[in-house]
Amino acid sequence: MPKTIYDIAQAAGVSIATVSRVFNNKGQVKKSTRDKVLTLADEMGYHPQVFAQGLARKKKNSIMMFVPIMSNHFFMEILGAIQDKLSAKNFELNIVHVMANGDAFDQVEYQLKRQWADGYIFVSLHFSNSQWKSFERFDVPISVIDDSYHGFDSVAVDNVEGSFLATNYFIRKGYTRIANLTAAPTAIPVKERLKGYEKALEKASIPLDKTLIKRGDDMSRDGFTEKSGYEAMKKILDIKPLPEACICASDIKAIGALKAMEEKGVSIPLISYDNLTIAKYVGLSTVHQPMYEMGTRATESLLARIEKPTLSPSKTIYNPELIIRSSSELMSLYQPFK
Amino acid sequence: MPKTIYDIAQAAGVSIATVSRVFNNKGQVKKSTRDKVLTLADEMGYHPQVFAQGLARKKKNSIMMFVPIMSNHFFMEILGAIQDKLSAKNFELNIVHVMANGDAFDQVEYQLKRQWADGYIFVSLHFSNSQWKSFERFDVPISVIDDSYHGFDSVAVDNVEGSFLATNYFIRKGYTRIANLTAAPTAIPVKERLKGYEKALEKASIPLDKTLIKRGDDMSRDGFTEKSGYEAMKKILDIKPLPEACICASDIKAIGALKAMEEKGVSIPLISYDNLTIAKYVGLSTVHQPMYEMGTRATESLLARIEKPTLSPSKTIYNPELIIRSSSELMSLYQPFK
DNA sequence: TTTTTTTATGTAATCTTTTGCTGTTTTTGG
DNA sequence: CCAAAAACAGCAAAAGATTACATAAAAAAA
Repeated sequence: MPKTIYDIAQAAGVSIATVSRVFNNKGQVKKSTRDKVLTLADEMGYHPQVFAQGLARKKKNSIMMFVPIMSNHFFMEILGAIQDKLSAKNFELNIVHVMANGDAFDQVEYQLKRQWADGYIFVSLHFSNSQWKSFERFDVPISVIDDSYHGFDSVAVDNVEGSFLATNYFIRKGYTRIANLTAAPTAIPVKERLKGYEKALEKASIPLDKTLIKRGDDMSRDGFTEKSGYEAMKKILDIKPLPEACICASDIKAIGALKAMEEKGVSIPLISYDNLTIAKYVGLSTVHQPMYEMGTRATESLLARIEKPTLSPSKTIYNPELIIRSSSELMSLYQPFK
Repeated sequence: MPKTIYDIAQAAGVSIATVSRVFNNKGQVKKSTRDKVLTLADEMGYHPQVFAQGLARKKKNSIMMFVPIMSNHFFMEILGAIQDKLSAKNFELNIVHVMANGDAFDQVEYQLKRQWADGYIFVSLHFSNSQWKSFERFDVPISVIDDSYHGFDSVAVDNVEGSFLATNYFIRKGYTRIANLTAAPTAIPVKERLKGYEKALEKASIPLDKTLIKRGDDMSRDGFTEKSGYEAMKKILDIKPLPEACICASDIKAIGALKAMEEKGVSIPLISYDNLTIAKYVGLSTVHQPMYEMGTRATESLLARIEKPTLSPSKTIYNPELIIRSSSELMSLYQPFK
């Protein structure tokens, strides 16, 4: 039998308005009354119900986050950042796992309609321009991470640049035959990373050799799997003569790729992407994305917009950072912890 | 200007009761009326508001999860499991990060008072018996993971057994001087794992040598850090003669321990605990806990109790599994992917 | 002491839905 | 064709808060 504001009001011999004022620190309440209400509430275990408050105030103090994948480190970092910011501001976080089956658009739209939250964060969700546009009609604060749309606040990392950095690192070492172990060509980050690779080659006047670009057959998770990395690297190792170096679309794929190299007893310098925790332990040279910062920034702009909805949308682009460990160096395998 | 049930009712020329019935598939509504309402609602972008529904129905279709640490794999797996089960049943998930600063008890109690959810899942949160008991007064469905209390449904893994398995593995190899790299002695899982170690020694009639039990100085996160693993292993390597083998309280700590061994150029067989993703890549022998299953089970029993609050509390204990990779074998370091 | 101002509290409308009850239609069966 | 049953839809009372407005009491100013 949960207590309501009426129970407390009755017990304290005051009206519900007074009880409400006490809990909201609003208006004037005599100290003695206030104390009585608070004591009673504590004894009876009362606190205003969120759902009733949400309805009456038209404000829920809750934000909702959409993510397509929960089991990766990229998401974890962002989640941590969002949580940290949110709990400092006394907001609750609702996580919705957008399932691969079923239309992502529909799932998101459904939640927006229901008005669960005061604001929404989209993580790694990619929509067409017209789809993004249609979210505008809900007229609700939205921040997007890892994609962008001019109508909403967005935070992303420059994928072209990241891949450019990696490729360029090899070019400066004098390599010209640089393989590219890539993923699903339909995925936006994949396209961008491919572009960075091409750009670096072009800048160095190295002709693009499409036979050096390989992907695995496993296309689950847009090809971001260990298995597909393994498959792709096998194809790369069949190229004759062997490429001098290789850039790779993700750390996870790189793990598979390393395995393939080990099996063949060959090793070519490799740089991957993401800088997951594993990367450090395996000694993977990789492109780091400031995920925690991205999460923080996205949450900040969301909260700011909740306060002041007229702010004009901001677009933040972070620069990736190349982290050199052992995997990019010659004969470097099997030296973890460097 | 979000639409309400009144707008739709007016537009369709019916009462709000009818609109409500349409959306709830409850009571009788003529097909033509139903279609009209649905079409109009779709056009006008209407859907019942969760907060108003929650209030009217006294049911929120939402569960809340409390976690002390978000950035580890243990949590991730469980989160994934909970999400999968929940979205199948159309429940929303709310995650509350219980902060280390401030009293965990207070933070949880606060949320329970506010009645955010229909049910609550506690992950890796340890309370005294009287504290657990005091949660009972909210009379709300609760499932606890990684701890247990007789009043609530609980799912845990047998920590004593896990540590016993690991220790026993070494004993059967003929080792008698087995070191124990442990963590904060106040933490419950740590105590239990210590007990399993002692139990295995006792069973084999090996006298307990307390000088073989070491912990690091870094006690953040209850000592479950790479740093504290590194520190503790340094102490172990100072023991003369060197222990023959070592069991370790977590994979994370083991990573630090491996580093310490590498620095000294020594290697003793090691088994750790958790089976995080990294374990596989680094070749760590470790004790696996079926986290996904635990998450699933906890969610199932929670949902069952929401349906039928009178069910008597269940306590599920999973058995851990020893996974042997290379780190437990002699001269085994630096052979990843095995 | 009277008037004015400030403080303290209550009344009642509001937020958006759900749902029990009631009354009217429509359908069914004899 | 009529009575009984079933289908359909509306009214109004919840659900548990917040808050604008009004008013009574207390404090300050005159």
